[in-house]
Amino acid sequence: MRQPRRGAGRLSGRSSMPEATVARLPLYLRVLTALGESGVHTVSSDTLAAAAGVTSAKVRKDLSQLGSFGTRGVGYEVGILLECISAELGLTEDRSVVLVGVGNLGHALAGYGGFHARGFRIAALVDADPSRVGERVGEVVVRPVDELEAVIEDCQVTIGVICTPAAAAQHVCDRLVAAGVTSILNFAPTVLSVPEGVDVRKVDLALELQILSFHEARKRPSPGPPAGAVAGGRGPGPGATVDDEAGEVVRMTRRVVPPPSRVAPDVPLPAVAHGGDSE
Amino acid sequence: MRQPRRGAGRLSGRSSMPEATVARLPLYLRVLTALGESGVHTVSSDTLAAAAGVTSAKVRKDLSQLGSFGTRGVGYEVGILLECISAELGLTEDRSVVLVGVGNLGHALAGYGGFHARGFRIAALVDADPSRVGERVGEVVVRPVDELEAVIEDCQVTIGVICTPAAAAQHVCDRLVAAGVTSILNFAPTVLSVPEGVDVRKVDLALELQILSFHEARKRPSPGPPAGAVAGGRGPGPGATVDDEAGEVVRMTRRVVPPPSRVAPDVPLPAVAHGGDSE
DNA sequence: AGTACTTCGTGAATCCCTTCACGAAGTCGT
DNA sequence: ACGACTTCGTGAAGGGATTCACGAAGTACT
Repeated sequence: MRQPRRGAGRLSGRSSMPEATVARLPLYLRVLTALGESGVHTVSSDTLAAAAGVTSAKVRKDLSQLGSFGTRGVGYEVGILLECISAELGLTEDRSVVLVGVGNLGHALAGYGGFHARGFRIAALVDADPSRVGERVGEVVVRPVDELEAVIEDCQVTIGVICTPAAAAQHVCDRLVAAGVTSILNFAPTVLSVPEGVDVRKVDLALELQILSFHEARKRPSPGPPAGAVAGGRGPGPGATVDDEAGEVVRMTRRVVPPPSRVAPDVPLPAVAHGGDSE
Repeated sequence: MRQPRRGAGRLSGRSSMPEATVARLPLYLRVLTALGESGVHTVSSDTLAAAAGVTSAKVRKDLSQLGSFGTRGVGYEVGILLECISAELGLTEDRSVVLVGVGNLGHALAGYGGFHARGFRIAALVDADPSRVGERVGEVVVRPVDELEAVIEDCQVTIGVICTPAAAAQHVCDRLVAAGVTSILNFAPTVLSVPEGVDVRKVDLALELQILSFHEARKRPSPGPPAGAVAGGRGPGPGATVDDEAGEVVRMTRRVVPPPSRVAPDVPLPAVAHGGDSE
């Protein structure tokens, strides 16, 4: 970028911004905020990278996407970066959010200070369960789901957070979209269908744990029985049918393995190609 | 493919399994479980793809990684796939998990049935706050953090979930790792440093919302204040007032961050789904 | 001024993942 | 049995993102 230096040249990457970069900007924002509060005014890509857990090359490329400008030989000014990133992420204007489903997770989210601190205002909490309506969580009162559309209209809500059971998620999603919401954060363990133009991000807790499980399995190659068992010939265990329990249970030929008894300190672990050092 | 055919031999992709594929396996698992419960015995890659919100090509490539075997002209047998995927993810043996920090989010997670249903056993809930110790959440009782190491040892815990405030996360992480945990799911909004061989996945709620905010900003090009003052109004974070940096402060506090001696993680975000339901 | 050193910005190479396209292998209907 | 049809498996092409490497541009110090 050949910006003539500091004059706050167009700070929007406008046209294209790599999705991967977008995903890291909030991270930088958090780190920079902390640095700023510590009284730091300047930071190098190396330092920032270390604090954010990424490589310095990534940091530089990401920041260059912002049409950003550091000072060679010195680094970046924390204050300026904060402004640029905030602007790029659209955090300079408050955004109203509506949260549907105030169960355990919904409560946790509603009480999570991180949202408000970053310019997200919870316009309303909504729940279908009458017994939960009226309850006060934080500074907001739970409202009946009937008012969903009205709230979205009144507060100019464009982001919806779904914390309902999986079964209700799609229906809620449809209502949100119909009412004008164009971005959805889905915590329900189900895939949502939305019309084009609507963004959906999902957070699946069990899914994350399963990914970890995969890597665990790679580290400690099942000490138990040999593999021949599973998927032996074509004839799968006739009883392979899942015995359910509550909507979604996978438990099948579960075999509990005897205590691996390995607590050995060694185990160099083959540095799993996965995370290596920075991925 | 490297392997010639592999109808039933070792079903583990063994050597290499694309990280992207690993991230989708739990998704397929969920969909397949639902299908199985509906009495479906066979699915085509098209059907499975539609249900999982991905493309059929992806499904086929992913499943072929398992050394899997569908029947051409027919599809895959649900039961067999369930077995294969479960085995691949290491879900055929129970895994013990310890959850540290039983605040709002911790409560939500502890009560989340999805874990237990998939073979994850919460060996213990731990909290530093004495007032929370003894409380019963679900079937588990909150124990003092002092017992962390003992629990990990006794229950062969290899996965830890951190739901503490950001400030305590690194310390907890260190203790977990020292005690033998090799996989960590971090909900605290901070970057954890871990030694090589330990996997960390992070889930940052505010971060997800900020990514959505970015896309929102692209959809509705800031109707508010013109480009004049970049981020005048609300600052990015608390106390991050950047304006007061009256020009001197030449103190080059370059070395801001403490010894970044260890490796830092950077896991890919949880899956995303933009726009159309099926990409 | 000049030399040494730091750090940004960025093309180029590389790696990983996705998408495409098509042959192979099986089923179904007559 | 045989042809039409379906669907898997998989090279190969295409895109993105990460990493590498190095020139450019600034500071620090003598």
